[in-house]
Amino acid sequence: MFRIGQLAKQLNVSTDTLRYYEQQGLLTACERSAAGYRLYDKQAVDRMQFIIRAKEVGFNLKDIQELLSIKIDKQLHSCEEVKALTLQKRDWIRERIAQLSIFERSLTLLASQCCGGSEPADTCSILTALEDVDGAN
Amino acid sequence: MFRIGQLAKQLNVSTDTLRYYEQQGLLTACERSAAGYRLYDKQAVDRMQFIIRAKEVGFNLKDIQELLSIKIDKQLHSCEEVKALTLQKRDWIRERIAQLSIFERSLTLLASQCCGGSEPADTCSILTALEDVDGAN
DNA sequence: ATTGACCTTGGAGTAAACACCAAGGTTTAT
DNA sequence: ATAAACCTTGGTGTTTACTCCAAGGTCAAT
Repeated sequence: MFRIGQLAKQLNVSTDTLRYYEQQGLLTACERSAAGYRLYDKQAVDRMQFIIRAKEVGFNLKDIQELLSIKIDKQLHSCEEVKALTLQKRDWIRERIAQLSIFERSLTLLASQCCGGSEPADTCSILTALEDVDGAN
Repeated sequence: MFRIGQLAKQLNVSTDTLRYYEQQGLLTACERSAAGYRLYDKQAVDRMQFIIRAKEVGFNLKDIQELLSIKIDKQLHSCEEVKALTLQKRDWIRERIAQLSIFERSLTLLASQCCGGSEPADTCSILTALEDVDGAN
């Protein structure tokens, strides 16, 4: 069991962030000390790591809340619902990957055409091409 | 040449957004009418489409500003710099794709293990597995 | 027993990216 | 010529995800 400051340091987030997440229903301290201090266990670390990862790939807190709450409201959802939600999130991710891939290809193409030299970029092929990145995908 | 409202409708954004982007230096009307109305040309559409796409894949306005400004400040940058910036953005995108792929695989795996039936999700395999998505990647 | 590091709640402030007025000038259609 | 639809600037409000006080309680060490 550790206190909020220790958890924060371990996860490299602020204590304010942890309290904010509690307020948003994302991560509740499993216990309070006699003095009212929040006490966390190993599970909290896992959960926060999941939250941090989810955030990194573009989920917002509401999305994450939804993902996490699935396992709390078990009785309220059917397998069907849970599966649908999961697939929906997956499809959303796939779309984003597809869009990012387009950008990735465009940028790779641009970079490959550039000489990369130290001269002024007046006639840089990247800059020329950037004028219609839309056409380049 | 069209006015702000027409451009907005065409791009499915608000006129407020267009004025905001102008203020942020992302898209300036190429001309003003006698009455002071903003006038845009076809190039503005292209530029806005680029901005919208870039936003969709997760670039923020500052990123986009940077991408767009490259071609305006041509003299100030060397090909080297331009290429480095391009590659840096690309690598950032690649990282995001990699992270999203991990999530995509996790969710696909979860979905494939779920029966998808209409019964309460008490013992749903997704919910059980979600407890350590971290371990599942 | 008191200093310093830690914790509490509550509330205010911040940055991003707009959205939404208000008060007034402009165009277009009838 | 006058309503309806459009535009202008300037300003305030909103959401998200924190961040930063303030005022005070707690705990370990000296």
